Amino acid sequence: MKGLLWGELKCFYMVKMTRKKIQIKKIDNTAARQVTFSKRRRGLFKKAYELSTLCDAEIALTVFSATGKLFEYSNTSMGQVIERRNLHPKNIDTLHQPSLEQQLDGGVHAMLIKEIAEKNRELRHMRGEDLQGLSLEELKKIEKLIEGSLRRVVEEKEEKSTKDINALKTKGEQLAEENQRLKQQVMNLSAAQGHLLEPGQSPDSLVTNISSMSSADPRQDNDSSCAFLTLGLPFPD
Amino acid sequence: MKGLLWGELKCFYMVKMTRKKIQIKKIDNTAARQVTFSKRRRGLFKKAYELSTLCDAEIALTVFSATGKLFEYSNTSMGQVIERRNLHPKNIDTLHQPSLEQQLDGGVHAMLIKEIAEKNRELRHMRGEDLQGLSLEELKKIEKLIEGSLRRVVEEKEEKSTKDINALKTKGEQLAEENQRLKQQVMNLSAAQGHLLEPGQSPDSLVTNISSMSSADPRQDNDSSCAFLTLGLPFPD
DNA sequence: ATCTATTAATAACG
DNA sequence: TCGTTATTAATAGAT
Repeated sequence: MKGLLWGELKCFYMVKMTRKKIQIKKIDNTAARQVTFSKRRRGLFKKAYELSTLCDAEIALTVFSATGKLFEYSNTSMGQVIERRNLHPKNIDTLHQPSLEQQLDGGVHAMLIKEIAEKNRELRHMRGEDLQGLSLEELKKIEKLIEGSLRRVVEEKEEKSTKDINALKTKGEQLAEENQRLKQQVMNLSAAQGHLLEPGQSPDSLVTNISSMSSADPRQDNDSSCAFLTLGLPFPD
Repeated sequence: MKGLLWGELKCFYMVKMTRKKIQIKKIDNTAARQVTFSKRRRGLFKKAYELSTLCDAEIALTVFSATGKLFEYSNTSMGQVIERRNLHPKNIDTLHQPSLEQQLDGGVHAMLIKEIAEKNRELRHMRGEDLQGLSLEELKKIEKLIEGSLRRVVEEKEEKSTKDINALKTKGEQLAEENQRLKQQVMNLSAAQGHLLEPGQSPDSLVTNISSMSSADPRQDNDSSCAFLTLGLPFPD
């Protein structure tokens, strides 16, 4: 008898019919499938993180969405886990042998070349080229894609523009301040040494080169934007 | 009002205090850690399976226990997923280590891979992705490019749309004309043979099947099938 | 995105 | 490892 606390007694009443159990089968509805993918992917990554933390395991998890987007998680390093996996007795023959075969066949080359061709085709479409053979539906799809691109680029541009302007303003203010200070110094020194400024020469020209040293540019973080980095891991309780 | 069914009302009563929430921290007790590892590993693999099945995703999951035991899951093939992962933009420039492959035919490989990386970069920009590091000028340039793309695609779309519609109209007119001619033929034949139409029966019902036999249209391209479907007309044989 | 009823996972124990 | 069950966590369906 460890102790007691308040638990629950279940009774029945009428409620709206909503959520229910699902079959583990490919989801037909595309939108629903994408929503589920997002939700479950997060769940899976969280579980992976928890397992690695709780049990001190080394985990590598790679997920390609149906649309080809890559998401990955590893508590250590992807490359490290893959390396370790390749060295494992279980895989040392299975994985390396196909790799050798592929080299001899030129299989890898073929794959790379195919990939390049594919990228080129996609790129031409995104540039609005080679559209002749496409159906109306395909054209509409591409239009939507490009509209999305344009929206994102414009958004980013506006943001960057604001940031640049603000940075320049800040810098300008700093320079103005410093100029004031330096002018004061020059005046003080001139006065102390009994020197007079030449007619037509302002103190500004004396400090112009010095002031440009005080650049305080906040270096931007060059985020590699790996999917798993943006998931908000680790998960605090 | 979607529907109603019996749900649960939660009330309270006294129960033994047992199970509780845990912190995500390395489990100290070795035995407990191993038990948890087993259970959660199963759970994780199940989740991975469900995600891959429900959402048509390609997944590779590699787990090393603290004791060095290897467990893995992939809905396709481990090697395939790793290969695909290495070709991905996020990893192609960073992780591809000079392994056996590159030593044998390094030059060509490296070139192809570099080319793919370049294409990917361009493609991402055209999709409005990975814009973080770009300058304002670069962003403006990309915006102009995409605007051009969009203009061309919309142009092509409008053109195609007009063409499709005209083709359908023409088709429809031809069919209507032919129907008229055939109706006339039927009436003539009926009159010549002394037959009378039943009351309430229009000539159309008599010619519906016949009309499809005499379609003498040599230009049976892909567009024409479209026309029949859309107009709800019978297919020519 | 946010909300919740329901289902699923699992911690603690035997 | 397997079974049980109270509890917590994940998530399907809806908004």
